[in-house]
Amino acid sequence: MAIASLPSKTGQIRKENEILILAAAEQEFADRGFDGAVMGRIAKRAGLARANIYYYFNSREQLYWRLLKNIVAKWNESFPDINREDDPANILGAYIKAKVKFSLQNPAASKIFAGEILRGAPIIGEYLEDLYGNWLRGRVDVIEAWIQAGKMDRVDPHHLIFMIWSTTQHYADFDFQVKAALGKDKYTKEDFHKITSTLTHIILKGCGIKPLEDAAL
Amino acid sequence: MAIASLPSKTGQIRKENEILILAAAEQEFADRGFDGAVMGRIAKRAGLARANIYYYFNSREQLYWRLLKNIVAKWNESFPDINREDDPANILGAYIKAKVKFSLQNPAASKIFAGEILRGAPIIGEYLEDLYGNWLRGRVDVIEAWIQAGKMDRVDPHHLIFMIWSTTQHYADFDFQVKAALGKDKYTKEDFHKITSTLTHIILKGCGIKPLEDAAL
DNA sequence: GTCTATAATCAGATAGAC
DNA sequence: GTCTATCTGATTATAGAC
Repeated sequence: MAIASLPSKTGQIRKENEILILAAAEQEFADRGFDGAVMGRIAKRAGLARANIYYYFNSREQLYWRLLKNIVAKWNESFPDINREDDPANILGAYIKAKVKFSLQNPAASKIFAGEILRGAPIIGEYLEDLYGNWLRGRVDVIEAWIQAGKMDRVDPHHLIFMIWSTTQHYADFDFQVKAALGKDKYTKEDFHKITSTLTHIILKGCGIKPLEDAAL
Repeated sequence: MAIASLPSKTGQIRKENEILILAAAEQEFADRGFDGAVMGRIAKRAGLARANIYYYFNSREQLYWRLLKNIVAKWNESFPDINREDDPANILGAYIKAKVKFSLQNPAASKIFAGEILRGAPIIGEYLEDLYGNWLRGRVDVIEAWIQAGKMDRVDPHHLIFMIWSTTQHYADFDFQVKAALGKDKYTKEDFHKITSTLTHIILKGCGIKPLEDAAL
């Protein structure tokens, strides 16, 4: 093998193997949950020896924790900030679309997060409360301002947000059930559009928000 | 101890202990998932010796399976049949209300089911496909008939049903997150009404269904 | 029906040679 | 950086006395 093809920078192997391991772990934790996931399968999926995983991560829990933080970070960067001058149809439509897209493109991430919350967030609990407290308060305030300004019906902002979360994440977390019901084994581009348009129609109209022209979608 | 106070009928002890064990197991499986649940804690919660659990159930998996079947049965009996002559507002409103009620009253059951689906339904898979196939087809047909009759907007029936499932079950499955966001440690009667009325408002209006008078709710 | 061993297995984590 | 061998602890399930 030519020297030129070898990783040249220090820590290159480390970086590459961490990525392999994280990808393998993401699948394993999504498929089995924290308690069902075993290091042996993670190693196998990553193509490394089991003991070697411990050269990169101190423990199974540390590996899980790293994944959870990555997921939350990825989530945050996917969903931009909003403010009260923005148009509700615009903002909520874009948010629904981004969430559906995230679910269909990152089902494993969504499942890991769902499993963690389902068990009462034993690992990520505090971290989340700090992080989401502000985020949520900001959005609730904007929605309340929209209501005050007569831009939409008087619906409880928290429950509206929960509705968007639950309906969009459902397509990742419960994809087994959804796919069984639809009689398909994976989502298509058409499914994405159908899901997005149905959710957007019902939620926006249900909140008394006038939709934008089709061009804006 | 007086003889009269002892269980008189054969199998009485068995019946009582099975109930104790199932209740304990329901909590344990809801809190920890199938892989995280351990027989030791189930026994402790039930107030029995660990080995004694095996006198009543052959294995952890059998116990889990019994619970899942109970949950599905309970679910079915909670939600009555519908047909195309019925009024959409009436039927969907009642269904949403019943689902929210079920979630708030039986969070453990909902969580066990959610955990099973999240993992790809490894245990209950086939059983479900048989059971839900017909159920779902029936509802989809009715909703399509309502659309044909001009009683509601042309929204995809499958996605409408998923929306009702996801939004209502969210309050059980992700109660940790919801309660943290709302700043409370349990749901009140007021929460129940707020949730039900918000979901009903958005979903019915979003589908272009005229609500009934308040008296009917 | 209950409960104290105990067998058998499995998986996390580490030691230490290469 | 990699990998074999090993230690340790936990847990399922059973045997068999009471």
